Amino acid sequence: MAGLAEKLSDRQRDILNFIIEFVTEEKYPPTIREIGKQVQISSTSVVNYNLKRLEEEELITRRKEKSRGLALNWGKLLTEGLIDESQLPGVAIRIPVLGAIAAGEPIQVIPSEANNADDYLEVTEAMLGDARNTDKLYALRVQGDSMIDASVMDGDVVILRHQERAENGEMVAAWLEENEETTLKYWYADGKRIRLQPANPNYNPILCDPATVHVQGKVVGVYRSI
Amino acid sequence: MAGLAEKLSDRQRDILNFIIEFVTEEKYPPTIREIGKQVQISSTSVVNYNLKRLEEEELITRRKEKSRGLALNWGKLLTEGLIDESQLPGVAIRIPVLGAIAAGEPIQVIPSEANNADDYLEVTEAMLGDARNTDKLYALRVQGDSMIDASVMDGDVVILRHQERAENGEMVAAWLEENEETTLKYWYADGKRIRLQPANPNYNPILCDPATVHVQGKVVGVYRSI
DNA sequence: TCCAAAAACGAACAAACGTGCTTTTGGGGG
DNA sequence: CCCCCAAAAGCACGTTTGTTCGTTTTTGGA
Repeated sequence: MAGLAEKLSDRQRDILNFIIEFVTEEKYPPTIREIGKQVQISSTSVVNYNLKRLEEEELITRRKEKSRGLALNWGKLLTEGLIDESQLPGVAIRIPVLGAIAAGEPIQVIPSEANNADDYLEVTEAMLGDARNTDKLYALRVQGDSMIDASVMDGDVVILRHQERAENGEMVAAWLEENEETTLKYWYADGKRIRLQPANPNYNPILCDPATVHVQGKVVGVYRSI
Repeated sequence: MAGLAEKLSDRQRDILNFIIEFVTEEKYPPTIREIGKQVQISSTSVVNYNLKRLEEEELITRRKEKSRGLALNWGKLLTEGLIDESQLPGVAIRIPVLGAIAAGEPIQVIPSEANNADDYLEVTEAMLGDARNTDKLYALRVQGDSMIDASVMDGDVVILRHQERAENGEMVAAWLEENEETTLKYWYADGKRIRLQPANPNYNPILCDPATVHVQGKVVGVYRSI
């Protein structure tokens, strides 16, 4: 394999980049003339000529006599190193909204039984710093203002990754037996006690017995739709 | 609200379904004649007529005199129950992150010059209840804890739709001349004064002269990545 | 330097495509 | 019954857009 990137002329690379940009921006492919205008080619036939080359390299697909009848071959563009992952059209991840999270109630749902949820939150991979283990992700709608200390409001949706243990510094959703409430706090194991630190520094941390704190999951993100 | 689904004629529903199917399949929108052929409409003007209706309902967007210049408003299709989540394309929309929003500084960037942003926030159309005017969307990173009264923290990303006037009850990002700061508040025009109401009821509203308040945009969403 | 292939060019053509105009159809209300 | 009007239909016009062709320029190797 001769490295396709070097085989392309500057113009062909320009054309390719413009098509990529145009498609991600406008949601449909450009016309020959729109390409020509951007890449400083006065003649439509020259654009057509280079598109034919790109088609021979199977970087694009064309449909005869159809306006805007061209499509990018994202897979090959990626394997040939002509684009990187960040340029790929973002893929949506569907996170099941398993229920609500309220002050006075534990989270009752079991994430592993997340099959027949009727409510989903669609996010993108880019929104999750770490796109692994997406099958362990679930979301909960916040009810009430009891988590205002974490700047989480009534109606917010919290995205969680299911796990039962937490590392120091992770933000977790935890059920506190003593207070009989679910809370969102930063987790610190200070010696024999667990320190739960609110995100808002104006509030005081809670110290409690590890046996009475039940981690429901790690908080990955919070979304508020206005 | 009269339930938009009933307001549509059978033909309009057919057209809509075909566009959805076509876009999902071909990755670009159909032409008027391609629609007509499928929906058994001999006249292009009838298709055009119904497309105009669909545009009035803000279910689609059209670009004048551009071939295949139509786009679906997935967000509204979803909220109106015309499609379900499974039909949503796994495609993300990219919102340019134009800069930061901090207490002591006005927002300096002009959304219309949002071309060469190097930072993007990828979201899904489902996250925006109303996916119109996606080109007017932009995002800002929050610096500092000055907006804690709106439960917006340092590091949060605020998604905005550019507009210079606000309706009562809308949450806006506004520059206050008197205080020399940008703030996120609910907008109420009470007589001759503007009342800016914090989202957190524990804080007090601000009353100010309309001439000294500059709306930067309507807040559409807030995302916090942990 | 010369030559042939590749690339670029300009113009013209034809198909595709959006738009506007006029006419017809089909109820619903006065 | 007539009138009104949304909806549909057919058609034609002008623009957009893809294609083709003859020619010129550039490129690279003999």
